[in-house]
Amino acid sequence: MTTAATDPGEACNNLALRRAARYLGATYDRALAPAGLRATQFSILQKLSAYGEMTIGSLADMISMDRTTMASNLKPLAREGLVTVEPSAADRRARIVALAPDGLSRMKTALPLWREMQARFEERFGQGEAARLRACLDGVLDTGFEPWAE
Amino acid sequence: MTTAATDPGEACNNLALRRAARYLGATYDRALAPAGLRATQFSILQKLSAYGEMTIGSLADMISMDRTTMASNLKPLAREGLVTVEPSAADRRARIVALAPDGLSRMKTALPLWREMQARFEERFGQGEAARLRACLDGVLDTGFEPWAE
DNA sequence: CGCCAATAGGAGCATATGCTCGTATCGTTC
DNA sequence: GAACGATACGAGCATATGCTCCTATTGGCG
Repeated sequence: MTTAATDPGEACNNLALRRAARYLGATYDRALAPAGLRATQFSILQKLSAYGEMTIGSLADMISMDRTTMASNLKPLAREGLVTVEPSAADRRARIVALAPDGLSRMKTALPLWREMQARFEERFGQGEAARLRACLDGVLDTGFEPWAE
Repeated sequence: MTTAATDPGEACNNLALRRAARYLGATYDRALAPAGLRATQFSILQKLSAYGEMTIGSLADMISMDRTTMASNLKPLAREGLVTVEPSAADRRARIVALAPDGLSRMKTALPLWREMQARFEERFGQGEAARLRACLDGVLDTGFEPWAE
């Protein structure tokens, strides 16, 4: 036998989360691949579509991503003409991210793929279970550790 | 008001998972920083400590990580002398990863930090809730999508 | 024995993630 | 209006993640 029964690392909350995130991330990536989008890219376009243009920082906060990470994630999208990143007229420090026409149509192409992936996941995992899991995960963000502070 | 109430993206299982993983990952990283380890690096050393030496692929499977990702994650650890990566005598295709003495002591340094982080998380999130969350996340891995297959 | 599918991995690429440090700007305060 | 702290970023760095294509090796099969 292995020493699995005595492995305390099995109880690591972070490892459990990362494993599941890698797994589901790859699954969603694959589901969205026909539209030429990664799951994260879809999230970005979807948020821009739902909330309209905003600064890089606001967009980053919206999906709990670091500002600098969002900035580099926007580069491939801007290169493909799916989003525009323009200096703000009102505040010249800020750069405003907006969904370009191609980005909107790309998002609309990906939307049914996303919906089908959601449905497939919830079919296997349980619709109520999935909703509870999402609520639970949102609760993790409210534990108040604020790892980004100082 | 925003259009938040009509944002279907709020129900994205993958986004919920990634957000929480980024958040908790940063929190665990910070907790382990005094030991000079990232959370993922700690997981690797911990698994090697619990299960002994193994191939790169086996180690990758153990934490649901891609083989090539594990290979590159091992490089900084090998550079610091925390692990050794040596060709297998039995199978010259395989490379065996083993915990070096420095790696064991580093892991033992990080262990109380990890335990304290676990305790702090479970204090705020709820011990039973955390256990249920981990079980739920393990369940995600059993949905059978196998995103790595062709 | 020779061939071949399967296995284990490396190289190179692209994106993802987030840090530190530095820059530009803004708003307030004296 | 000059100084200063806060805000919004960018650049450069390092690690994380995983893909495709490639090589080396193994084990089985005719």
